[in-house]
Amino acid sequence: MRKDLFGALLQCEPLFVNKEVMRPAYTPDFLPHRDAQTDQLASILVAALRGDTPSNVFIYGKTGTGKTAVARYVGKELIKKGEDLDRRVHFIYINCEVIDTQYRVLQNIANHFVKEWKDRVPFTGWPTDEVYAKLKTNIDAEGGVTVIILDEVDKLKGDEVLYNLSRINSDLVRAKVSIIGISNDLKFTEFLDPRVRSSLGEEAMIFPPYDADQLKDILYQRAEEALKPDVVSEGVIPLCAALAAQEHGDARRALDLLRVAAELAEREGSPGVDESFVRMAQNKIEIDRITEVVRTLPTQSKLVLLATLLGEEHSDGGGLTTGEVYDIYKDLCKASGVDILTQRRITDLVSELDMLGIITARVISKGRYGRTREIQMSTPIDSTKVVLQEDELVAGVMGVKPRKQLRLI
DNA sequence: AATCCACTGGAAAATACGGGCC
DNA sequence: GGCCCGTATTTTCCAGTGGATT
Repeated sequence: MRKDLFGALLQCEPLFVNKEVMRPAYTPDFLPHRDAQTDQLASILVAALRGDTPSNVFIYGKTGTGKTAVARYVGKELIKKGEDLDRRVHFIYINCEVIDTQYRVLQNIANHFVKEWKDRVPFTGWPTDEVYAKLKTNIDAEGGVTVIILDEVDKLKGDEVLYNLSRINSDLVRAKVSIIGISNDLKFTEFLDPRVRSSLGEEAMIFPPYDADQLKDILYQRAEEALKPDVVSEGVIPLCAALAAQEHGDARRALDLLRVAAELAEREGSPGVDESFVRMAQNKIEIDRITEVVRTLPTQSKLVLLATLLGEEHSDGGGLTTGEVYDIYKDLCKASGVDILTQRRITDLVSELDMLGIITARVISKGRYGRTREIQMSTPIDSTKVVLQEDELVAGVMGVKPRKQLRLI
């Protein structure tokens, strides 16, 4: 019987002062290398402080380029200034990945202005147009200018909300609304209704990825706030920055690396973070990602993945062709009693897995012997296997040996 | 230069799924 | 429970395709 389970763990010297600072949700007060974007957005939104309607803005940029941080920061400052000047300025942030239906978006905005519980719009039960009407009366009763940020707009199901929100101003008497859409998909607007596109895209901003030096600055700044002084060795931050810069300059990625590295160091009771922990962190993040992706894969895709995995294990290196994977897949299906999908469909599943980065599939031509894809695992076989094992059905056929096909090559 | 393999990937048709309604 | 309708997935069909081989 261990008496002091947590005691020993608490004895370890913590490396963090404030872990929150390293989390993706944190909005810092200072955004290095984003002055231009901050200024631009602010210059669009000042209109709100003068009581005018600011233009709607569309913000593009890859993940981890500071879109959300800049928008939230400018919003925070806007409210602050609004209070100083005694102007009614509201700022609503909605992440459309979490709140992804028309009803819930409207409900959220409507409830932002409600103080009493009894006046709130319920989660369900109201017709959507009634929520919209309620939203309008609420906003109008409050007056002033409301800035609504829709983060990850591309995740929104259907574009009705966007259409409704973009023309809400014409239905309002006292209040004004402006919308900021944030997306990491540059082609997102192409699929939108032209009317929505033109009204939403009055102003467009593009956030370029950070380069390694800029990432370094960001990391130094955050590390200073989040970690105890002098716990990070010299090369650690440049290494994190360099690794993240390879992955299209994603700041979130860089911060994750540093945070996980520090967490690992802390857990091991190490007095500081050195480069080996960064390597470990990179490994851990990669495995966590694969685990997450593989776990949520549909059964058929798991079988295709397993087929590739087994094929690779039993072949003498080199890539497998689509035909070979399909043969193994068919055996697996028979062994587990799952319907066999057509080869055409498997082609698509293979490209899906390729997109997710679990396998690599490239089209090659074997000349006379046809054109096919060369399929390879791009993840460590063992850890992938462990995750696949979690699925009972898949685990059942794990031991199936791929029949050696008589193929003359 | 012509052939021809073993697929790819587009398109249409068929089927399955889900939610609203009576 | 049954019906309808719109959407999503899967199958069927088929016209390419790159390049080693002839």
